[in-house]
Amino acid sequence: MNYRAIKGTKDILPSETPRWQFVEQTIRDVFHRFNYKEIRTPVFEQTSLFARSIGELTDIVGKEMYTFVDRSEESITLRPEGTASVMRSYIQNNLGQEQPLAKVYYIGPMFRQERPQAGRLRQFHQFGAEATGSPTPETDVEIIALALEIYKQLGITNYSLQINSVGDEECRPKYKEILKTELRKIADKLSPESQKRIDQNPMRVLDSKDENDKALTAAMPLITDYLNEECAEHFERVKKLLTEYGIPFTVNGRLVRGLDYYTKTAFEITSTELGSQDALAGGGRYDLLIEELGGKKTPSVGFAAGMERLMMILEKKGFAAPEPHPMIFIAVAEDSARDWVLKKTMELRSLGIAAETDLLRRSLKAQMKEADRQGSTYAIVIGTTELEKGKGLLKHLSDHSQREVTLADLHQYIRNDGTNKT
RNA sequence: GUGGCCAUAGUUCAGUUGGUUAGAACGCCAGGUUGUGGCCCUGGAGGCCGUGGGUUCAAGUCCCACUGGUCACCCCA
Repeated sequence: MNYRAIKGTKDILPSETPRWQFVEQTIRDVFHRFNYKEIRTPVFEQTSLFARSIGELTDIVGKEMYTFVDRSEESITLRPEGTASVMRSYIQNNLGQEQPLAKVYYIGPMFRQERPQAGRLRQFHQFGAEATGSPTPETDVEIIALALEIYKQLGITNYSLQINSVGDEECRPKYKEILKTELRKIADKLSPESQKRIDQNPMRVLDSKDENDKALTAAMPLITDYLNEECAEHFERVKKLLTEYGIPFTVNGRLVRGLDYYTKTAFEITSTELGSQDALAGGGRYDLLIEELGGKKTPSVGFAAGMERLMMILEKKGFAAPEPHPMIFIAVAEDSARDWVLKKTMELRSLGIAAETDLLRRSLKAQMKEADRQGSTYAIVIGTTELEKGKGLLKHLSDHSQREVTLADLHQYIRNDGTNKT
């Protein structure tokens, strides 16, 4: 039996982890700058948490969740997204009681059983933020700016921002009825998928990629034309602030997110650098979700972004992350010096110096080659001569220079000299 | 769930109209006067040619199925 990683899952190998770590660190730095604090929730929850928040009729809940019954007969689901868990935690831990506005972020694996393809895995990673407790449009814009700042910090510029307002519990139902009426008139001409959605989720029909559907619905009324005063004002303010911040965007009145909980602002960041799965991030406001989950009605905004898609772009750009390297490689010239070298290596490591030595009992030549391959800054060869004299030649591998050093003080010669970066 | 493409060393790929012991490059290992890396030279290890059937005197090569990968639909991050 040759074991393989489960379909749609991937190992992130040692050659790739430096890039992941660098990107994760950049993401955290930006979140911290915006004063968002990390929250870590379990990767699985009661199935109904997701069903209720994301929506029973969505594809995610309907056909993509990893759901199983555990040994105590409880239905468990591996989280397909982050917001539901965070909101559950917000309610459970009364985070709203500690401060009026809770700003949190998360980063971690999510699970959806879809057919894998470029930019889509079954276990993938998302980072995201939620600002809970604020109804203001300035909070929406902070969330959008936050997401964009991360891409900016990573040197990603080739993206576009689309925004929409999907209305609230007052104006959206009214609009939906109007839209349904219009759609029914041409129902028989629409694609089968769209026909199904007319009653369940008519707004999704307008977001269909089917060219024929697009043409047929081109003149349909848009939600943005039916917003009530509050939603319209909110939307105007969001657009005004984005403009003032110098953030380019386009309004897409057909943008509907695949999760049911959004109200008012919805947005999506896409990139042409990606394959057909071109969404880098998406999010919006969800003022009704917390109440829906049994908490006190609390307005909230957030976004989620895909790590793998971000990594795809960086890889394409030839982005190189700094990799850790040994500071010094201590080579063993003769077996008689081996124990001293091993002990010295450990000693240097305790002093905070990245030190490496030979564990394979290889030839000196092979050890030097290894030191070079590891990108070690220094190398020193230790044999009986060196141990007798208490001195050795410390070699700088990139400029070939050597200097005689006292072995007892080895750490002092390398501590503040050179660098362990590439 | 549906469809297209692909499947040969660790990796990227060659393998002629089916025809002897399946190749290259890179990587890996070992040497190049016995204590010093990168470049160069020499040598070496490493493939039931994804699996199972079939056609044929003969299959890596042709046919079928399966498995896996990949891309797209769908959906989304």
